[in-house]
Amino acid sequence: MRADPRVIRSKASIIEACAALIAEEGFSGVSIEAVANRSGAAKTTIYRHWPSREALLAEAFGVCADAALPSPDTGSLREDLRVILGGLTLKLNDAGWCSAIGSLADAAGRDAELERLHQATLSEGRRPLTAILHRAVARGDLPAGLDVEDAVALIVGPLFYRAMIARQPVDEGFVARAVDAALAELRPG
Amino acid sequence: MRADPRVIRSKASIIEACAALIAEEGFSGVSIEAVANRSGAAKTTIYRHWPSREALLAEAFGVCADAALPSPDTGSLREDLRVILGGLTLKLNDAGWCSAIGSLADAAGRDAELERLHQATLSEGRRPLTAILHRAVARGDLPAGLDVEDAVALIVGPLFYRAMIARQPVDEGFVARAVDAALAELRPG
DNA sequence: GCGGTACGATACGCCGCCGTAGCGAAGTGC
DNA sequence: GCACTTCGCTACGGCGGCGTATCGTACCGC
Repeated sequence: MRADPRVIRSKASIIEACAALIAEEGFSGVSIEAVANRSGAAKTTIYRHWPSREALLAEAFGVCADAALPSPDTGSLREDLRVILGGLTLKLNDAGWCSAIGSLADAAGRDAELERLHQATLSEGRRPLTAILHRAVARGDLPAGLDVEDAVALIVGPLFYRAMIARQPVDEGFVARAVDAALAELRPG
Repeated sequence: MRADPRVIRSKASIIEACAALIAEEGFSGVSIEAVANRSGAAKTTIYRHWPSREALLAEAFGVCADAALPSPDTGSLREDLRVILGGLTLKLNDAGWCSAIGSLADAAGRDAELERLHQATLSEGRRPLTAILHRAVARGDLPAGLDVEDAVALIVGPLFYRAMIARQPVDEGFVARAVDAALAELRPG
């Protein structure tokens, strides 16, 4: 029944349990004891694999706060935006994802190491959107002088605000409005 | 030297200390012990005035997370937006304010009582903006069918995202861009 | 100066979590 | 079947926070 030892069989269950706890209790609400109970692993085993609570949390964070978004390249800025914001909406409507990202954003203000992790996660998540904006500029769909970083904030800000600050569900109508708004505000005239 | 007893002289210092701790450590990082140490009051005294940690935090929260924004009525939508978002920017660039709001937003996902407090704070803060939007609609500056709640998210979302999610300072240029974007996206055509 | 009140100080038992140590069980390769 | 590794279990001392109980004290109005 037991899996093959000599191979580390506890790590996966520990990370899985830790990720679930981050999603439920938030980044700063996770204790090693709770991870041990939930995973079935002994506390000793956790300390064998990770030097500290922070190291474990950082590794588990990637599981429940996966920042990967679709990377469309349809040739149409509107369509690209629709796809990418649709992907973001799926994550924003996932309470666990919001809890993980939100609690890390909060904790990042008080810990330089967490701030690095948080920024890395965010910039990873921004990449597909900056890519389609750069392509749109290259195509002439958007003005040449566009500040892409500002544009990203203008585009995704409303969605993040709705889900993580106002804490309301993000429905399709709002996403459509956000796409329209993005196009209206980024295009000249 | 001491102030007049028979009058409660400890409450103010306790609330002040608690508010400072919320700003520094976040909503869920405040212990009664820490409040006692910081305020100079005895733990006993705190429990005499508040039945629970939550009650104290809720009361102190208002001090460091004051949601009041300017309520301009200049007759010009652009100018009203400029004033109100300028006021919001001041708060968003205050690390203590962001810590208080952000940590409560995070904690609200796991506690119904905190969710109520958070929503109350937010709707209080939204009021001046919804007011100017309604006035703009009445003037004909904005289309009659405007969904004001959605519009609020579209307008303030980018600023909240910048400050509390991306955790970058909100400069004047970005605010100006947000005002332009809001006008471009809300106006027909 | 006598009750009454607001308060500080100390101490209590309880709990959850920390990080570590020591042990035995189970399965591996050789 | 022996050496080795992974792992679970139990127990440890220490810490910080919880909420309460018991004092002593300073200051008020009367």
